[in-house]
Amino acid sequence: MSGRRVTMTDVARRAGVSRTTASFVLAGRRDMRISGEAEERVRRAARELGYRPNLTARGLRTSVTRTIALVSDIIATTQFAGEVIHGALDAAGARDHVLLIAETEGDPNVETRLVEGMLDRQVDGFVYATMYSREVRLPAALRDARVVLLNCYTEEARVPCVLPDEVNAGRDAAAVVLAAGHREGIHVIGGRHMTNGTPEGVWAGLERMRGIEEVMAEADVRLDGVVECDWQPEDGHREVRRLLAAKTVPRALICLNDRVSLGAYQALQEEGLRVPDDVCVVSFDDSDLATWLRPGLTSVALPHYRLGRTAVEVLLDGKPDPVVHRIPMPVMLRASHTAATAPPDPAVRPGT
Amino acid sequence: MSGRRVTMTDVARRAGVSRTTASFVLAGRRDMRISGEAEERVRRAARELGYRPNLTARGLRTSVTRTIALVSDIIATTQFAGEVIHGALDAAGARDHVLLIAETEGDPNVETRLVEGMLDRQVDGFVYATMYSREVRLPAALRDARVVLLNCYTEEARVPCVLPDEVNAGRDAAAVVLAAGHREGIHVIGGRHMTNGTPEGVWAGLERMRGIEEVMAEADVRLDGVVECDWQPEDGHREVRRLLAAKTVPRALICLNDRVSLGAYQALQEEGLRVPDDVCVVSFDDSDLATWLRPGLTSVALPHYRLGRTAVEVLLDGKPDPVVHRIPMPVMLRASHTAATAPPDPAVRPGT
DNA sequence: TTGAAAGCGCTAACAA
DNA sequence: TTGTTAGCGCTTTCAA
Repeated sequence: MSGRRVTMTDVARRAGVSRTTASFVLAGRRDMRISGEAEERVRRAARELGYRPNLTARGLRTSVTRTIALVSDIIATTQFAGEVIHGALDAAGARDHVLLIAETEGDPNVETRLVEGMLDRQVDGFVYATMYSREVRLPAALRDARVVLLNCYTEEARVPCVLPDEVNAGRDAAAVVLAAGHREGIHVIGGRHMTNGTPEGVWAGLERMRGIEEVMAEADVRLDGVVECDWQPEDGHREVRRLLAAKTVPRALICLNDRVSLGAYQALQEEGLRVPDDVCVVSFDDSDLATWLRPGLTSVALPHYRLGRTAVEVLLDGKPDPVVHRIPMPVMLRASHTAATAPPDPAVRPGT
Repeated sequence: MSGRRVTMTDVARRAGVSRTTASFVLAGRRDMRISGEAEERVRRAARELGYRPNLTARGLRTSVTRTIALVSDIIATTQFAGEVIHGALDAAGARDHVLLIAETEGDPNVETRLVEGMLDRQVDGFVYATMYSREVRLPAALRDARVVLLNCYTEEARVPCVLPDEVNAGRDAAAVVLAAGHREGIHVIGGRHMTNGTPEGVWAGLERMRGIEEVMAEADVRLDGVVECDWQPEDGHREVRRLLAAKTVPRALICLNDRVSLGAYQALQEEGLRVPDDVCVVSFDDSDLATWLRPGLTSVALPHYRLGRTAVEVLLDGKPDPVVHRIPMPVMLRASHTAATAPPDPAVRPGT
């Protein structure tokens, strides 16, 4: 029906000029001087014909495809994915680029296969992302490619990376608890995630805890306990129950993510304890859960959207300036930390 | 460093044959008979040089790129995205294709721009997806393209679509309630989602309710009430509170999604009612929430992964047979519906 | 100011 | 059985 696409040759013919001339005006190059009249004819012809350049052909010629790849280990499960992709898409779209997605499932063979597939398609660059912040080894196939690391980092090479600012997130969470007036009975649930699977802890946990402990030390406040456990609802539930069973009634709980907080809510509720009147709860991630819980959960947000967007910006705008970009994690104040109207004491965190 | 990619010319030269011969053996074409010896030389050369075909060049020549596009209205927010993309990725990868993602945000202009961008890159086909099941108008730019609809449908053209089997989901949910022994005090929360924003209801609501009502009628059981409201936690909470305030203590709640169920749990808990002992709860979607709630929530799953995978399979394998593919929604039995061990009475739904 | 022509890496019709 | 050749649609050098 609509038949074959109109090519530049069609446009040139209709405008009565050579393909060269058409190419120059359509590319908007002003260096080779073309008569205003010819230019106008070409533009009109292109418009009338509905001409659109074939980017495959252009890519073959120039080896730029205006296509970038987002390869990540696991994309599914968590809501991480959605907003990261959203941010990446927005940044790519704003620069007239398009985004290829791939998921390696943590398998190096799959990874190699996928990366080579993208290379075969001449992508202009890669965002290499992980679901959970951690150190990575860059796959060999990516050695000579433009790459930005998202939510991970590497020591092997000087490749730019984009990470959430977890230390300050920890500082802010602690500051919220202090600003709510607590100086004792403060417990941390989740800790560094030092469990069987991750005996050294996970990066987010280590960083958040560092921030928390810094602020506590500065305020001369002692944590009453740090429970190391997995970060699922059942873990939060179990550990808080255990706390309560030991007659240790906490005044404030810093939970290392919203799922842990959910478990904590459940355990507190079972004992007839009320948030925030009896126990103050502060959390991390600011997932949907934080708004769904009753009362609303105060949580330091993982800035998924900005992470995705920034990674693509760094990739495409290519400012090599800072090698690691730390994206601030905004604290979302809701009702679970008591002093809902009081912002965290700015004096506690002078660094911002 | 590694310099330019090795091309087929390099391979041919090293194997001492023409580019044609190299092309034929590398493409695995056996119709033009090539000596086993030449073939072997070409293969060796390709292997030794680490040859990989440039898919951009091939695409220009053959106009097949082994690249498909997933364009959807909103990708972020819900966990829908993650699993759908995951399924699509798996199916595409298994067929050695790669996936381009785009998000229109419901804006037709954005949509046109994005679709044309993909067309300019010569994608082989489109999966056109929506976050919530509904009817759509296919954008004009997609008229001449290979398209599969995902989670939506259109009356205008005979384009294949992939949809969750919501009617049977409704049937199964109702069957679970009946199998748990309830014949009265059954309330539905959420209904057809007939609210200000969507006065006619939403597709999922209409279909689920049809299934529910069919089964109830067949069993000669009367629903005690259907509450029409939005499907957020606060709505479930408010409506169940209202129910309880009216001294209508329900025996069973069918909530139209897991978020509504969360709100219901909260309201029941506030009144000291226990799930499932006092009230049986059955839900839809089977999101993470369903596993996180205590007790675990019995929920009819939206088969996100299979939806995504099937859409790509239909697109790539191109069986035109059924125009609409209904993907079954498995019921995930947990603790909230009481008779945890009893599967829904198969006699109730003979159609499977 | 414009056009001819080469070539990006690949496929495929045709000739040898 | 293999090689020559002509493109796919575009950019860009060079000559006119």
